[in-house]
Amino acid sequence: MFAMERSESTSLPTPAWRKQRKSTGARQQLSQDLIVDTAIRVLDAEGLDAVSMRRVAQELDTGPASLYAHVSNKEELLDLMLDRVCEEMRIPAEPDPARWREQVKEIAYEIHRVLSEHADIARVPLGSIPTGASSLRMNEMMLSVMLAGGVPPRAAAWGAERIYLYVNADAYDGSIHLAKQRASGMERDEYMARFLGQVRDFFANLPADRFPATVRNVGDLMSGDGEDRFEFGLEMLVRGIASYVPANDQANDQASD
Amino acid sequence: MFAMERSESTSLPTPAWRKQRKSTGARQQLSQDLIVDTAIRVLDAEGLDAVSMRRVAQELDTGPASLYAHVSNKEELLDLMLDRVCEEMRIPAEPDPARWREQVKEIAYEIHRVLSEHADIARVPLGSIPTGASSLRMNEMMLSVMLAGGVPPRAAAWGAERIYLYVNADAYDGSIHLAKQRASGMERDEYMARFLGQVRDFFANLPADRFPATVRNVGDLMSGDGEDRFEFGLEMLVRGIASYVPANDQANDQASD
DNA sequence: TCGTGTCAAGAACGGCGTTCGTGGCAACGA
DNA sequence: TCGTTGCCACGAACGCCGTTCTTGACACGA
Repeated sequence: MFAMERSESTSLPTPAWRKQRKSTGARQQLSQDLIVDTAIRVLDAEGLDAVSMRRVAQELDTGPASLYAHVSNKEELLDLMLDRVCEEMRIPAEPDPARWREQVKEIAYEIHRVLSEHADIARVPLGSIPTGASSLRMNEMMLSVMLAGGVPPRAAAWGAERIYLYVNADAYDGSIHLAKQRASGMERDEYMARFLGQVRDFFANLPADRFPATVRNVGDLMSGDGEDRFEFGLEMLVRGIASYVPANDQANDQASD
Repeated sequence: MFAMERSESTSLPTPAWRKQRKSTGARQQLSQDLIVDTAIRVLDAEGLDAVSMRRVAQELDTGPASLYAHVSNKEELLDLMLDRVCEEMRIPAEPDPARWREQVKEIAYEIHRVLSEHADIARVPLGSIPTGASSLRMNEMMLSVMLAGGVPPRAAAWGAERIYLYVNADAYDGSIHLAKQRASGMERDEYMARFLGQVRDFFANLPADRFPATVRNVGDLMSGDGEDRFEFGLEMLVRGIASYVPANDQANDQASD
Protein backbone atom coordinates (compact mmCIF):
# COMPACT_ATOMS: atom_id res chain seq x y z
CA MET A 1 0.00 0.00 0.00
CA PHE A 2 1.02 3.55 -0.49
CA ALA A 3 1.66 5.80 2.42
CA MET A 4 -0.13 9.09 2.53
CA GLU A 5 1.54 11.52 0.28
CA ARG A 6 3.41 14.19 2.09
CA SER A 7 4.38 16.80 -0.41
CA GLU A 8 2.26 18.63 -2.90
CA SER A 9 2.89 16.58 -6.04
CA THR A 10 3.31 12.82 -6.31
CA SER A 11 -0.31 11.92 -5.78
CA LEU A 12 -0.81 11.65 -9.51
CA PRO A 13 -1.31 8.14 -10.90
CA THR A 14 1.67 6.70 -12.65
CA PRO A 15 1.47 7.10 -16.44
CA ALA A 16 0.82 3.77 -18.07
CA TRP A 17 3.60 4.14 -20.61
CA ARG A 18 6.19 4.45 -17.92
CA LYS A 19 7.44 1.10 -17.09
CA GLN A 20 6.77 -0.04 -13.57
CA ARG A 21 10.36 0.35 -12.40
CA LYS A 22 12.12 -2.90 -12.62
CA SER A 23 11.13 -6.48 -13.23
CA THR A 24 10.83 -7.32 -9.58
CA GLY A 25 7.28 -6.18 -9.85
CA ALA A 26 5.23 -3.47 -8.25
CA ARG A 27 7.98 -2.28 -5.97
CA GLN A 28 7.32 1.14 -4.54
CA GLN A 29 9.90 3.81 -5.00
CA LEU A 30 12.02 4.37 -2.00
CA SER A 31 11.95 7.88 -0.68
CA GLN A 32 12.75 9.65 2.53
CA ASP A 33 9.10 10.14 3.33
CA LEU A 34 8.32 6.50 2.74
CA ILE A 35 11.21 5.43 4.94
CA VAL A 36 10.16 7.75 7.73
CA ASP A 37 6.56 6.57 7.48
CA THR A 38 7.65 2.98 7.70
CA ALA A 39 9.94 3.64 10.62
CA ILE A 40 7.14 5.33 12.53
CA ARG A 41 4.91 2.36 11.84
CA VAL A 42 7.52 0.08 13.37
CA LEU A 43 7.95 2.51 16.27
CA ASP A 44 4.25 2.54 17.06
CA ALA A 45 3.90 -1.19 16.76
CA GLU A 46 7.00 -2.40 18.56
CA GLY A 47 8.78 0.51 20.19
CA LEU A 48 11.91 2.49 19.47
CA ASP A 49 14.28 -0.38 20.12
CA ALA A 50 12.71 -2.26 17.25
CA VAL A 51 13.50 0.59 14.87
CA SER A 52 16.73 -0.51 13.26
CA MET A 53 17.91 0.15 9.76
CA ARG A 54 17.61 -3.53 9.02
CA ARG A 55 14.12 -3.75 10.41
CA VAL A 56 12.87 -0.76 8.44
CA ALA A 57 14.51 -2.05 5.28
CA GLN A 58 12.95 -5.45 5.78
CA GLU A 59 9.56 -3.81 6.15
CA LEU A 60 10.16 -2.27 2.73
CA ASP A 61 11.32 -5.57 1.22
CA THR A 62 14.84 -4.40 0.67
CA GLY A 63 18.26 -4.40 2.27
CA PRO A 64 19.60 -1.99 4.84
CA ALA A 65 22.06 -0.44 2.41
CA SER A 66 19.23 0.92 0.31
CA LEU A 67 18.11 3.31 2.99
CA TYR A 68 21.38 5.19 3.01
CA ALA A 69 20.60 6.78 -0.32
CA HIS A 70 17.81 8.76 1.30
CA VAL A 71 18.93 9.04 4.90
CA SER A 72 22.49 9.69 5.88
CA ASN A 73 22.31 8.19 9.32
CA LYS A 74 20.22 6.40 11.82
CA GLU A 75 20.42 9.55 13.89
CA GLU A 76 19.03 11.56 11.00
CA LEU A 77 16.25 9.06 10.59
CA LEU A 78 15.32 9.43 14.24
CA ASP A 79 15.32 13.21 13.93
CA LEU A 80 13.11 13.00 10.88
CA MET A 81 10.75 10.69 12.74
CA LEU A 82 10.56 13.17 15.58
CA ASP A 83 9.86 16.04 13.21
CA ARG A 84 7.06 14.09 11.61
CA VAL A 85 5.57 13.19 14.96
CA CYS A 86 5.71 16.82 16.09
CA GLU A 87 3.55 17.76 13.14
CA GLU A 88 0.67 16.09 14.92
CA MET A 89 0.75 18.68 17.67
CA ARG A 90 -2.11 21.11 17.61
CA ILE A 91 -1.20 24.62 18.58
CA PRO A 92 -3.80 26.43 20.66
CA ALA A 93 -5.37 29.65 19.52
CA GLU A 94 -3.65 32.94 20.00
CA PRO A 95 -2.39 34.11 23.38
CA ASP A 96 -5.04 35.18 25.84
CA PRO A 97 -3.36 37.16 28.65
CA ALA A 98 -6.11 36.30 31.09
CA ARG A 99 -5.63 32.59 30.56
CA TRP A 100 -1.87 32.44 30.12
CA ARG A 101 -1.33 29.82 32.82
CA GLU A 102 -3.95 27.54 31.39
CA GLN A 103 -2.51 28.02 27.93
CA VAL A 104 0.98 27.12 29.06
CA LYS A 105 -0.40 23.94 30.53
CA GLU A 106 -2.41 23.21 27.41
CA ILE A 107 0.71 23.43 25.28
CA ALA A 108 2.60 21.18 27.67
CA TYR A 109 -0.22 18.67 27.63
CA GLU A 110 -0.31 18.68 23.86
CA ILE A 111 3.41 17.98 23.56
CA HIS A 112 3.12 15.29 26.18
CA ARG A 113 0.16 13.69 24.48
CA VAL A 114 1.77 13.45 21.08
CA LEU A 115 5.07 12.16 22.41
CA SER A 116 3.29 9.59 24.55
CA GLU A 117 1.22 8.36 21.64
CA HIS A 118 4.36 7.29 19.80
CA ALA A 119 5.96 4.83 22.17
CA ASP A 120 9.40 5.87 23.32
CA ILE A 121 10.06 8.51 20.70
CA ALA A 122 10.55 10.82 23.69
CA ARG A 123 14.03 9.37 24.02
CA VAL A 124 15.07 11.26 20.90
CA PRO A 125 14.51 14.92 21.79
CA LEU A 126 16.13 14.54 25.19
CA GLY A 127 19.43 16.09 24.48
CA SER A 128 19.09 17.25 20.93
CA ILE A 129 18.01 20.77 20.22
CA PRO A 130 14.77 20.36 18.29
CA THR A 131 14.97 22.28 15.05
CA GLY A 132 11.87 20.97 13.33
CA ALA A 133 9.30 23.54 12.27
CA SER A 134 6.69 22.13 14.62
CA SER A 135 8.94 22.25 17.66
CA LEU A 136 9.80 25.80 16.84
CA ARG A 137 6.16 26.75 16.55
CA MET A 138 5.43 25.18 19.94
CA ASN A 139 8.28 27.11 21.46
CA GLU A 140 7.16 30.32 19.80
CA MET A 141 3.66 29.86 21.14
CA MET A 142 4.79 29.03 24.65
CA LEU A 143 6.96 32.11 24.65
CA SER A 144 4.20 34.36 23.31
CA VAL A 145 1.74 33.10 25.88
CA MET A 146 4.10 33.75 28.75
CA LEU A 147 5.08 37.19 27.51
CA ALA A 148 1.42 38.06 27.07
CA GLY A 149 0.89 36.99 30.65
CA GLY A 150 3.50 39.44 31.84
CA VAL A 151 6.39 37.07 32.45
CA PRO A 152 9.68 38.94 31.96
CA PRO A 153 11.48 37.91 28.76
CA ARG A 154 14.40 36.11 30.31
CA ALA A 155 12.20 34.20 32.75
CA ALA A 156 9.87 33.30 29.88
CA ALA A 157 12.72 32.10 27.68
CA TRP A 158 14.28 29.96 30.36
CA GLY A 159 10.97 28.86 31.79
CA ALA A 160 9.70 27.63 28.44
CA GLU A 161 12.82 25.60 27.95
CA ARG A 162 12.64 24.12 31.43
CA ILE A 163 9.01 23.16 30.97
CA TYR A 164 9.89 21.58 27.68
CA LEU A 165 12.61 19.56 29.39
CA TYR A 166 10.18 18.46 32.07
CA VAL A 167 7.54 17.39 29.58
CA ASN A 168 10.07 15.40 27.60
CA ALA A 169 11.46 13.72 30.65
CA ASP A 170 8.06 12.70 31.92
CA ALA A 171 7.01 11.39 28.54
CA TYR A 172 10.19 9.35 28.36
CA ASP A 173 9.66 8.08 31.87
CA GLY A 174 6.19 6.93 30.97
CA SER A 175 7.32 5.27 27.79
CA ILE A 176 9.75 3.08 29.68
CA HIS A 177 6.96 1.50 31.59
CA LEU A 178 5.16 0.94 28.34
CA ALA A 179 8.21 -0.77 26.94
CA LYS A 180 8.59 -2.98 29.98
CA GLN A 181 4.94 -3.85 29.92
CA ARG A 182 5.25 -4.81 26.29
CA ALA A 183 8.25 -6.96 27.08
CA SER A 184 6.47 -8.67 29.94
CA GLY A 185 3.56 -9.61 27.72
CA MET A 186 1.00 -8.56 30.32
CA GLU A 187 -1.97 -6.30 29.94
CA ARG A 188 -1.43 -2.70 30.93
CA ASP A 189 -3.55 -2.85 34.05
CA GLU A 190 -2.12 -6.12 35.25
CA TYR A 191 1.43 -4.92 34.70
CA MET A 192 0.80 -1.67 36.52
CA ALA A 193 -0.93 -3.36 39.44
CA ARG A 194 1.88 -5.85 39.83
CA PHE A 195 4.58 -3.24 39.47
CA LEU A 196 3.03 -0.80 41.93
CA GLY A 197 2.41 -3.60 44.37
CA GLN A 198 6.07 -4.54 44.34
CA VAL A 199 7.20 -0.96 44.86
CA ARG A 200 4.71 -0.48 47.67
CA ASP A 201 5.95 -3.62 49.41
CA PHE A 202 9.52 -2.51 48.96
CA PHE A 203 8.86 0.87 50.53
CA ALA A 204 6.68 -0.48 53.29
CA ASN A 205 9.28 -3.03 54.35
CA LEU A 206 12.15 -0.59 54.66
CA PRO A 207 13.63 -0.30 58.15
CA ALA A 208 11.45 2.29 59.82
CA ASP A 209 14.25 3.66 61.95
CA ARG A 210 16.40 4.67 59.01
CA PHE A 211 13.63 5.73 56.66
CA PRO A 212 10.91 7.12 58.94
CA ALA A 213 9.46 9.67 56.54
CA THR A 214 9.38 7.19 53.68
CA VAL A 215 7.71 4.43 55.64
CA ARG A 216 5.20 6.72 57.30
CA ASN A 217 4.12 8.20 53.98
CA VAL A 218 3.94 5.13 51.78
CA GLY A 219 0.33 5.91 51.04
CA ASP A 220 1.12 9.34 49.64
CA LEU A 221 4.25 8.18 47.89
CA MET A 222 2.25 5.59 45.97
CA SER A 223 -0.88 7.63 45.35
CA GLY A 224 -1.91 8.91 41.97
CA ASP A 225 -1.20 7.64 38.51
CA GLY A 226 1.22 8.95 35.93
CA GLU A 227 -1.13 11.64 34.73
CA ASP A 228 -1.75 12.98 38.23
CA ARG A 229 1.96 13.30 38.80
CA PHE A 230 2.60 14.92 35.46
CA GLU A 231 -0.11 17.46 36.20
CA PHE A 232 1.31 18.10 39.64
CA GLY A 233 4.82 18.78 38.42
CA LEU A 234 3.50 20.98 35.66
CA GLU A 235 1.48 22.96 38.17
CA MET A 236 4.62 23.35 40.30
CA LEU A 237 6.48 24.79 37.34
CA VAL A 238 3.68 27.11 36.30
CA ARG A 239 3.28 28.46 39.82
CA GLY A 240 7.00 28.93 39.91
CA ILE A 241 7.10 30.88 36.68
CA ALA A 242 4.05 32.87 37.75
CA SER A 243 5.99 34.14 40.72
CA TYR A 244 8.22 36.01 38.28
CA VAL A 245 5.35 38.14 37.03
CA PRO A 246 5.92 41.59 38.53
CA ALA A 247 3.20 43.53 40.30
CA ASN A 248 1.08 40.49 40.77
CA ASP A 249 -1.51 40.47 43.53
CA GLN A 250 0.29 37.57 45.14
CA ALA A 251 3.77 36.29 45.77
CA ASN A 252 5.76 39.36 46.61
CA ASP A 253 8.28 38.23 49.14
CA GLN A 254 11.01 36.65 47.05
CA ALA A 255 9.95 37.42 43.51
CA SER A 256 12.01 38.38 40.49
CA ASP A 257 15.30 36.68 41.20
CA MET B 1 52.82 -16.58 46.96
CA PHE B 2 53.58 -16.34 43.29
CA ALA B 3 50.58 -16.23 41.03
CA MET B 4 48.31 -14.38 43.38
CA GLU B 5 47.11 -10.89 42.37
CA ARG B 6 49.47 -8.20 41.10
CA SER B 7 48.60 -8.07 37.48
CA GLU B 8 51.42 -5.65 36.82
CA SER B 9 53.99 -8.43 36.93
CA THR B 10 52.57 -10.34 34.00
CA SER B 11 55.06 -8.77 31.65
CA LEU B 12 57.64 -11.35 32.73
CA PRO B 13 58.47 -13.85 30.03
CA THR B 14 56.72 -17.12 30.49
CA PRO B 15 59.07 -20.02 31.31
CA ALA B 16 59.10 -22.42 28.43
CA TRP B 17 58.41 -25.44 30.60
CA ARG B 18 55.37 -23.94 32.21
CA LYS B 19 52.25 -24.42 30.26
CA GLN B 20 50.80 -21.28 28.78
CA ARG B 21 47.64 -21.67 30.73
CA LYS B 22 49.40 -21.35 34.05
CA SER B 23 50.76 -17.94 33.30
CA THR B 24 47.32 -16.56 32.83
CA GLY B 25 46.66 -17.64 36.40
CA ALA B 26 48.33 -14.48 37.57
CA ARG B 27 45.05 -12.71 37.05
CA GLN B 28 43.22 -11.03 39.80
CA GLN B 29 40.12 -12.74 41.07
CA LEU B 30 37.00 -11.57 39.34
CA SER B 31 34.30 -10.25 41.59
CA GLN B 32 31.23 -8.10 41.26
CA ASP B 33 32.93 -5.18 42.94
CA LEU B 34 35.93 -5.40 40.68
CA ILE B 35 33.72 -5.54 37.61
CA VAL B 36 31.69 -2.54 38.73
CA ASP B 37 34.84 -0.59 39.55
CA THR B 38 36.27 -1.32 36.14
CA ALA B 39 33.05 -0.40 34.39
CA ILE B 40 32.94 2.93 36.20
CA ARG B 41 36.52 3.59 35.18
CA VAL B 42 35.55 3.03 31.56
CA LEU B 43 32.47 5.20 32.04
CA ASP B 44 34.45 8.10 33.42
CA ALA B 45 37.13 7.84 30.79
CA GLU B 46 35.07 7.25 27.66
CA GLY B 47 31.38 7.62 28.42
CA LEU B 48 28.49 5.26 28.84
CA ASP B 49 28.44 4.13 25.25
CA ALA B 50 31.91 2.70 25.71
CA VAL B 51 30.73 0.53 28.57
CA SER B 52 30.06 -2.78 26.91
CA MET B 53 30.46 -6.22 28.39
CA ARG B 54 33.27 -6.86 25.95
CA ARG B 55 35.03 -3.64 26.78
CA VAL B 56 34.88 -4.21 30.52
CA ALA B 57 36.03 -7.80 30.10
CA GLN B 58 38.91 -6.67 27.94
CA GLU B 59 39.91 -4.20 30.60
CA LEU B 60 40.11 -7.15 32.98
CA ASP B 61 42.09 -9.28 30.53
CA THR B 62 39.35 -11.78 30.08
CA GLY B 63 36.44 -12.62 27.83
CA PRO B 64 32.94 -11.25 28.02
CA ALA B 65 31.48 -14.57 29.14
CA SER B 66 33.41 -14.41 32.38
CA LEU B 67 31.43 -11.44 33.62
CA TYR B 68 28.17 -13.31 33.59
CA ALA B 69 29.19 -15.35 36.60
CA HIS B 70 29.02 -12.21 38.74
CA VAL B 71 26.51 -10.06 36.93
CA SER B 72 23.38 -11.44 35.38
CA ASN B 73 22.90 -8.74 32.83
CA LYS B 74 24.21 -5.59 31.33
CA GLU B 75 21.19 -3.92 32.84
CA GLU B 76 22.14 -5.20 36.26
CA LEU B 77 25.67 -3.97 35.75
CA LEU B 78 24.37 -0.51 34.94
CA ASP B 79 22.18 -0.51 38.03
CA LEU B 80 25.12 -1.56 40.17
CA MET B 81 27.21 1.20 38.66
CA LEU B 82 24.51 3.71 39.48
CA ASP B 83 24.26 2.47 43.05
CA ARG B 84 27.99 2.81 43.47
CA VAL B 85 27.96 6.31 42.05
CA CYS B 86 25.11 7.34 44.32
CA GLU B 87 27.22 6.42 47.32
CA GLU B 88 29.30 9.49 46.58
CA MET B 89 26.39 11.75 47.39
CA ARG B 90 26.73 13.67 50.62
CA ILE B 91 23.52 14.07 52.52
CA PRO B 92 23.11 17.44 54.23
CA ALA B 93 22.62 17.73 57.96
CA GLU B 94 19.24 17.21 59.54
CA PRO B 95 16.18 19.15 58.47
CA ASP B 96 16.07 22.79 59.48
CA PRO B 97 12.50 24.04 59.05
CA ALA B 98 13.65 27.62 58.62
CA ARG B 99 15.89 26.66 55.71
CA TRP B 100 13.80 24.00 54.06
CA ARG B 101 13.85 25.60 50.62
CA GLU B 102 17.59 25.96 50.63
CA GLN B 103 17.96 22.41 51.84
CA VAL B 104 15.79 21.04 49.06
CA LYS B 105 17.97 22.86 46.58
CA GLU B 106 21.13 21.62 48.25
CA ILE B 107 19.98 18.04 47.91
CA ALA B 108 19.07 18.60 44.28
CA TYR B 109 22.45 20.16 43.62
CA GLU B 110 24.23 17.27 45.27
CA ILE B 111 22.43 14.69 43.14
CA HIS B 112 23.08 16.75 40.07
CA ARG B 113 26.75 17.15 40.90
CA VAL B 114 27.44 13.47 41.40
CA LEU B 115 25.51 12.40 38.32
CA SER B 116 27.26 15.01 36.23
CA GLU B 117 30.67 13.94 37.42
CA HIS B 118 30.20 10.49 35.93
CA ALA B 119 29.62 11.21 32.29
CA ASP B 120 26.25 10.03 31.03
CA ILE B 121 25.36 7.73 33.89
CA ALA B 122 22.26 9.91 34.21
CA ARG B 123 20.77 7.93 31.35
CA VAL B 124 20.37 4.96 33.66
CA PRO B 125 18.07 6.23 36.42
CA LEU B 126 15.71 7.88 33.95
CA GLY B 127 12.91 5.40 33.99
CA SER B 128 14.05 2.88 36.51
CA ILE B 129 12.88 3.20 40.09
CA PRO B 130 16.08 3.67 42.06
CA THR B 131 16.27 1.12 44.83
CA GLY B 132 19.84 1.62 45.95
CA ALA B 133 20.38 2.53 49.56
CA SER B 134 21.85 5.91 48.67
CA SER B 135 18.96 6.89 46.45
CA LEU B 136 16.58 5.96 49.19
CA ARG B 137 18.44 8.06 51.70
CA MET B 138 18.34 11.05 49.37
CA ASN B 139 14.62 10.59 48.93
CA GLU B 140 14.11 10.18 52.67
CA MET B 141 16.00 13.37 53.35
CA MET B 142 14.20 15.35 50.69
CA LEU B 143 10.89 14.19 52.11
CA SER B 144 11.88 15.01 55.69
CA VAL B 145 13.04 18.47 54.73
CA MET B 146 9.82 19.27 52.93
CA LEU B 147 7.64 17.90 55.71
CA ALA B 148 9.62 19.90 58.25
CA GLY B 149 8.97 22.97 56.13
CA GLY B 150 5.26 22.42 56.35
CA VAL B 151 4.60 20.94 52.91
CA PRO B 152 1.57 18.63 53.09
CA PRO B 153 2.54 14.95 52.82
CA ARG B 154 1.10 14.24 49.42
CA ALA B 155 2.56 17.38 47.90
CA ALA B 156 5.91 16.54 49.49
CA ALA B 157 5.85 12.98 48.18
CA TRP B 158 4.96 13.98 44.65
CA GLY B 159 7.11 17.08 44.70
CA ALA B 160 10.20 15.19 45.75
CA GLU B 161 9.70 12.73 42.93
CA ARG B 162 9.15 15.48 40.38
CA ILE B 163 12.26 17.31 41.49
CA TYR B 164 14.20 14.10 41.25
CA LEU B 165 12.94 13.63 37.70
CA TYR B 166 13.94 17.16 36.81
CA VAL B 167 17.42 16.80 38.24
CA ASN B 168 17.95 13.55 36.37
CA ALA B 169 16.70 14.97 33.13
CA ASP B 170 18.92 18.02 33.35
CA ALA B 171 21.96 15.94 34.24
CA TYR B 172 21.27 13.72 31.27
CA ASP B 173 20.79 16.69 29.02
CA GLY B 174 24.13 18.08 30.09
CA SER B 175 25.89 14.77 29.64
CA ILE B 176 24.86 14.62 26.02
CA HIS B 177 26.75 17.75 25.23
CA LEU B 178 29.72 16.30 27.00
CA ALA B 179 29.47 13.18 24.86
CA LYS B 180 29.20 15.19 21.67
CA GLN B 181 32.09 17.36 22.68
CA ARG B 182 34.15 14.27 23.32
CA ALA B 183 33.19 12.87 19.95
CA SER B 184 34.08 16.11 18.19
CA GLY B 185 37.53 16.12 19.74
CA MET B 186 37.37 19.78 20.62
CA GLU B 187 38.04 21.48 23.90
CA ARG B 188 35.02 22.14 26.06
CA ASP B 189 35.04 25.90 25.58
CA GLU B 190 35.58 25.76 21.87
CA TYR B 191 32.83 23.19 21.42
CA MET B 192 30.39 25.22 23.49
CA ALA B 193 31.20 28.46 21.71
CA ARG B 194 30.76 26.88 18.32
CA PHE B 195 27.57 25.08 19.27
CA LEU B 196 25.94 28.12 20.85
CA GLY B 197 26.96 30.23 17.92
CA GLN B 198 25.22 27.88 15.53
CA VAL B 199 22.05 27.83 17.58
CA ARG B 200 22.05 31.59 17.90
CA ASP B 201 22.42 31.99 14.15
CA PHE B 202 19.66 29.48 13.57
CA PHE B 203 17.26 31.35 15.85
CA ALA B 204 18.24 34.75 14.62
CA ASN B 205 17.67 33.81 10.99
CA LEU B 206 14.20 32.42 11.43
CA PRO B 207 11.47 34.27 9.49
CA ALA B 208 10.49 37.05 11.81
CA ASP B 209 6.87 37.09 10.69
CA ARG B 210 6.22 33.49 11.73
CA PHE B 211 8.40 33.47 14.83
CA PRO B 212 8.24 37.02 16.20
CA ALA B 213 8.66 36.21 19.87
CA THR B 214 11.56 33.86 19.20
CA VAL B 215 13.46 36.26 16.97
CA ARG B 216 12.85 39.25 19.21
CA ASN B 217 14.14 37.41 22.28
CA VAL B 218 17.16 35.63 20.90
CA GLY B 219 19.31 37.32 23.49
CA ASP B 220 17.33 35.96 26.38
CA LEU B 221 16.86 32.57 24.78
CA MET B 222 20.61 32.15 24.50
CA SER B 223 21.63 33.75 27.77
CA GLY B 224 23.05 31.83 30.69
CA ASP B 225 24.96 28.60 30.82
CA GLY B 226 23.78 25.17 31.85
CA GLU B 227 24.16 25.85 35.53
CA ASP B 228 22.13 29.04 35.38
CA ARG B 229 19.30 27.20 33.69
CA PHE B 230 19.42 24.29 36.08
CA GLU B 231 19.23 26.72 38.98
CA PHE B 232 16.34 28.56 37.37
CA GLY B 233 14.23 25.46 36.82
CA LEU B 234 14.98 24.25 40.30
CA GLU B 235 13.88 27.59 41.71
CA MET B 236 10.68 27.33 39.68
CA LEU B 237 9.96 23.96 41.20
CA VAL B 238 10.77 25.03 44.73
CA ARG B 239 8.58 28.11 44.47
CA GLY B 240 5.87 25.89 43.11
CA ILE B 241 6.07 23.43 45.95
CA ALA B 242 6.28 26.28 48.46
CA SER B 243 2.90 27.47 47.30
CA TYR B 244 1.44 24.29 48.76
CA VAL B 245 2.49 25.21 52.27
CA PRO B 246 -0.74 26.19 54.04
CA ALA B 247 -1.10 29.38 56.06
CA ASN B 248 1.84 30.96 54.38
CA ASP B 249 2.10 34.73 54.28
CA GLN B 250 1.98 34.58 50.50
CA ALA B 251 0.32 32.76 47.66
CA ASN B 252 -3.23 32.23 48.76
CA ASP B 253 -5.30 32.44 45.66
CA GLN B 254 -5.06 28.98 44.20
CA ALA B 255 -3.06 27.11 46.80
CA SER B 256 -3.45 23.57 48.11
CA ASP B 257 -5.18 22.08 45.11
C1' DT C 1 22.95 1.43 -30.39
C1' DC C 2 25.99 2.87 -27.09
C1' DG C 3 27.68 4.98 -23.12
C1' DT C 4 26.35 7.00 -18.74
C1' DG C 5 24.48 8.12 -14.50
C1' DT C 6 21.52 6.79 -10.82
C1' DC C 7 20.22 3.93 -7.28
C1' DA C 8 18.72 -0.64 -5.35
C1' DA C 9 20.85 -4.12 -2.97
C1' DG C 10 24.18 -8.27 -1.82
C1' DA C 11 28.07 -8.98 0.86
C1' DA C 12 30.98 -7.97 4.30
C1' DC C 13 33.24 -5.59 8.45
C1' DG C 14 33.55 -4.84 13.09
C1' DG C 15 31.01 -4.53 17.28
C1' DC C 16 27.27 -5.74 20.38
C1' DG C 17 24.72 -8.91 24.36
C1' DT C 18 24.28 -13.38 25.55
C1' DT C 19 24.72 -18.65 25.82
C1' DC C 20 26.91 -23.12 25.53
C1' DG C 21 30.28 -26.31 26.36
C1' DT C 22 34.68 -27.36 27.96
C1' DG C 23 38.54 -27.71 30.57
C1' DG C 24 41.66 -26.51 34.36
C1' DC C 25 41.95 -26.00 39.17
C1' DA C 26 41.03 -26.33 44.14
C1' DA C 27 39.01 -28.77 47.73
C1' DC C 28 37.63 -32.82 49.66
C1' DG C 29 36.97 -37.85 50.68
C1' DA C 30 39.16 -42.35 50.78
C1' DT D 1 48.58 -39.88 48.18
C1' DC D 2 45.32 -40.42 44.88
C1' DG D 3 40.92 -40.10 42.57
C1' DT D 4 36.64 -37.53 42.42
C1' DT D 5 33.82 -33.71 42.23
C1' DG D 6 32.15 -29.31 41.68
C1' DC D 7 32.96 -24.66 40.45
C1' DC D 8 34.14 -21.11 37.48
C1' DA D 9 36.90 -18.87 33.86
C1' DC D 10 36.61 -18.44 29.13
C1' DG D 11 36.93 -19.62 23.85
C1' DA D 12 33.66 -20.04 20.47
C1' DA D 13 29.58 -19.17 18.47
C1' DC D 14 24.78 -17.16 17.50
C1' DG D 15 22.09 -13.62 15.97
C1' DC D 16 21.59 -9.01 16.18
C1' DC D 17 23.31 -4.06 15.06
C1' DG D 18 25.08 0.40 11.94
C1' DT D 19 27.60 1.29 8.13
C1' DT D 20 30.35 0.88 3.73
C1' DC D 21 31.97 -1.08 -0.58
C1' DT D 22 30.90 -2.87 -4.63
C1' DT D 23 28.15 -4.56 -8.19
C1' DG D 24 24.88 -4.50 -11.50
C1' DA D 25 20.38 -3.46 -13.57
C1' DC D 26 17.69 -0.03 -15.44
C1' DA D 27 16.19 4.56 -17.77
C1' DC D 28 17.71 7.92 -20.65
C1' DG D 29 20.45 11.22 -23.68
C1' DA D 30 23.35 11.13 -27.71
